[in-house]
Amino acid sequence: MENNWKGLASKTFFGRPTPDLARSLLGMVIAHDGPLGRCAGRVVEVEMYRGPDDRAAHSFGGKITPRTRVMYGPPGHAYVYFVYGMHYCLNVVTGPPGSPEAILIRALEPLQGIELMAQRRHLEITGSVSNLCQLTNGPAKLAQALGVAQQEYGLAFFNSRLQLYHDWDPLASEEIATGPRINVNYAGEAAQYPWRFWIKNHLCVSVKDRIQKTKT
DNA sequence: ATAATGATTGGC
DNA sequence: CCAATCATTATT
Repeated sequence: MENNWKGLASKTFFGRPTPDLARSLLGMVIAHDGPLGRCAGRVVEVEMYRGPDDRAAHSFGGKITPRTRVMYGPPGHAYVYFVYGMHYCLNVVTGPPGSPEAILIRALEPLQGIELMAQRRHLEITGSVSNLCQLTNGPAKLAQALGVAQQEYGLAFFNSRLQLYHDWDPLASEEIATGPRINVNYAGEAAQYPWRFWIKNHLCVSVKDRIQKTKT
């Protein structure tokens, strides 16, 4: 399989604290070698979910269930879950074993396997930037585009058909925006935590930064 | 065994 | 705005 990017992330890369890792993931590339070919995209938006104390996290309260089990294992593995009866979402497990934390990948910039992604998403390619972003500008959209589902549960990003690559140098903090997580309003106080991170002004972010309207 | 609910999306 | 659609989870 070809490798256009700077380097595969190492197992030890995933050992850093979750807030650091969440920011580090921005600008990196996720690739998946599925039966129909290879697809890849640049990470432009993530959210972190932090173990037993985070009301918004599936691991809140320290519950270990078949679904959340992988979050209690070592970092760098894929936590894939099914929601709303029809969608899959992809997370990177973080934190040491016993610390159930994860980072939800919320948006990618499509880079490789565009035709295959469009096929899986049932979209036409028109060539416009906004059309391209529609392939992967949402957590369930990117899972569908990459061909990631329950089969990918538990795969290691450093050692499997699902991979995370370094590409850009780490982003400067001025290039990263933060804000509250999306759709966690049931989580009380935790709903306010600024645990969503995205690349400022990037067109593929799922929920746009508020642009100040200039009056004419 | 049964019921509630959701880390979403797309269509009206 | 709201329906689609079902695995997971908690509860009986």
